[in-house]
Amino acid sequence: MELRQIKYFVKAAELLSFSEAARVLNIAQSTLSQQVRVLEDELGIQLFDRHSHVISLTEAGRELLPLALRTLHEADSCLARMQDLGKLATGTLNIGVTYSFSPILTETLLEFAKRYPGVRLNVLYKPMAELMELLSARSLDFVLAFRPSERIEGIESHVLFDNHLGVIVRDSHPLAAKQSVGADDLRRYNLILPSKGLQARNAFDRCVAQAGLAFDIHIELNEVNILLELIRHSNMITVLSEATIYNRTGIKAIPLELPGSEMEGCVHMLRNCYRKHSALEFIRLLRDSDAVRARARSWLD
Amino acid sequence: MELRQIKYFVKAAELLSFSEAARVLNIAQSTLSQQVRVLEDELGIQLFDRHSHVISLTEAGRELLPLALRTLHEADSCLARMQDLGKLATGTLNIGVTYSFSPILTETLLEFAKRYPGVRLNVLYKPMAELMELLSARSLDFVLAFRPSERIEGIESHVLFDNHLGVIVRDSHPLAAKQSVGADDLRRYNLILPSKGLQARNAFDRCVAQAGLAFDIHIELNEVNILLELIRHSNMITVLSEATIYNRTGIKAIPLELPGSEMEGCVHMLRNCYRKHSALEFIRLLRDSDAVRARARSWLD
DNA sequence: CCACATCATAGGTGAAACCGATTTCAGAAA
DNA sequence: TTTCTGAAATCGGTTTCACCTATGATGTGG
Repeated sequence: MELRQIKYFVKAAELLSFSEAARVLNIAQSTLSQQVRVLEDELGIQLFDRHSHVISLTEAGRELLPLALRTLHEADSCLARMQDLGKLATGTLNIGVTYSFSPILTETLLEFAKRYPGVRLNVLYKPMAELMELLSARSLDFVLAFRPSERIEGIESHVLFDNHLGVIVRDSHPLAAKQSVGADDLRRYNLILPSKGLQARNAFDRCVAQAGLAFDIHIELNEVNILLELIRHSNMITVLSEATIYNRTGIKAIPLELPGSEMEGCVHMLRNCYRKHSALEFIRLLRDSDAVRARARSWLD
Repeated sequence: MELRQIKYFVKAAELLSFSEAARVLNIAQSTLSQQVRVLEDELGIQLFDRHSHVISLTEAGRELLPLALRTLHEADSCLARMQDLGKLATGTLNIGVTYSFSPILTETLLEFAKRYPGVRLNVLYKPMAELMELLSARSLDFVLAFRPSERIEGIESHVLFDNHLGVIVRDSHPLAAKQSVGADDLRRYNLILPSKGLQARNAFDRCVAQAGLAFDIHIELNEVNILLELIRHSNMITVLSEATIYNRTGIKAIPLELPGSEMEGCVHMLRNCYRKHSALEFIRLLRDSDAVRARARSWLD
């Protein structure tokens, strides 16, 4: 029993004519006749009464018609759902984001939600390492994070934009007017840093170690928003990627004069793995967003 | 999209292995691989992530699986229902009966209902002419009635048993002891007859006319049960087919001495038309019933 | 009675479902 | 690193069968 045969049967049953049904279905009348016969043989029961001129449904045929229709509708809904998925009319998109990437994301998040209201968005804020675990376990479609210091097996990363570490201060801060900040400037103010393991902290530690320096850290905080609130209302300073304070008011980022402070904003995806249309479309939107466009490298097409 | 492909997909999705699924389905692994690919192409969306070693469902695949299962179940229910129909586990049987045939039927009716509780019985008591109309319109599966005087186009009749007209009287009636009744005896008692058009009346009128006789009819009644009640409680007499009073108490039928009083109890069916299994089975039971067996002619196998 | 429409049948053709063998690939073992 | 292994993809060849055209059978309307 195949859907094709069911389709043929239904059309013939509706029109009560093999010839007419064959015309509508764009097949030869003989083919329809045959296929109905095959179906009847398989079901072990006659579906049509044949009189040389007229056909009519047997009891079995009358019983089958609504059931056959239901079957076709079920099959149709399979097709429709799959096509919708392709057109982003439905589905779920699981996105992992590091805290520092968050402000870059929000703009695109809103835009995507507006354009594709059928797609459910599931955004997870976590430290990079955890996100990579989840990505490997296929719980996430992609991760937005800066490139980690060491490659992770099975994951491919595409650079969205270049960024660098910056010293974050409030607008009224003495350092706010400077073009760049050196290591000595940092020592003059209370330095409050993101917790160890967070990406900006990793990068900062790395380039400090590289330069053979050492800093005495008074406060560590694993929540960037709160950290920035502290910065905004005090003369304390911190070091984050410049992108992290995108769109924030009352604070500014000043380039840090240390080698190795470059960071690459990346999309991380599982290698050799099917990419959802919605995922690719989201990344396309992200790449075209104001936050990213200025320094985007094009790898996506 | 065909049910076969959906079956393949479902099995592969359940086992998460093309090789294993192919084994279970008794097809080659390459075939499964191909057919899944064909399905994906048609749906325009990938269903599996392929890594050389492992496959896993894409989002689309996960979405499709339950829908695909529903489709297969619908198809299954088509098959099951059709097979049940063949085995008389379900369906409807529409039977037309004339009033005079009714007592012959009841026994079989109960037996059939007991044996095939899944089959709905729809029994219609009507005059023969109306029943034949309904049969031609395919509203009835078969009609139980005596053979009509003239053949009806498109309907074939099979004799179940032979019968004859009888004079019906109550047990205590003066005629009750006689072996047969002639025309003169009829004149001596109040004759109450079924209405014109009913089969026994037709037969009676025919053989009376044939014999060149004439009767003065005092009462006509179109309801046999009420007619028989009158007979049972009075000295009135009537003429019906002998079979009509089968299983009735308090009255008896005495053969009528008139030529042409033979009647043939028949099953009437539409020619060149699919016969329901349930219909054939019902007729088989009827033929084997006590009421019919004694004088059955075998035409059914 | 004949033209016509309908369904069934027969024979031939091409697409595609299928198979076995081979290749490719990633991960495990050495 | 190389080798081995198991699973999926790919490749030709075969067979099946869905399909078509042509024809036959049959009942219908003019």
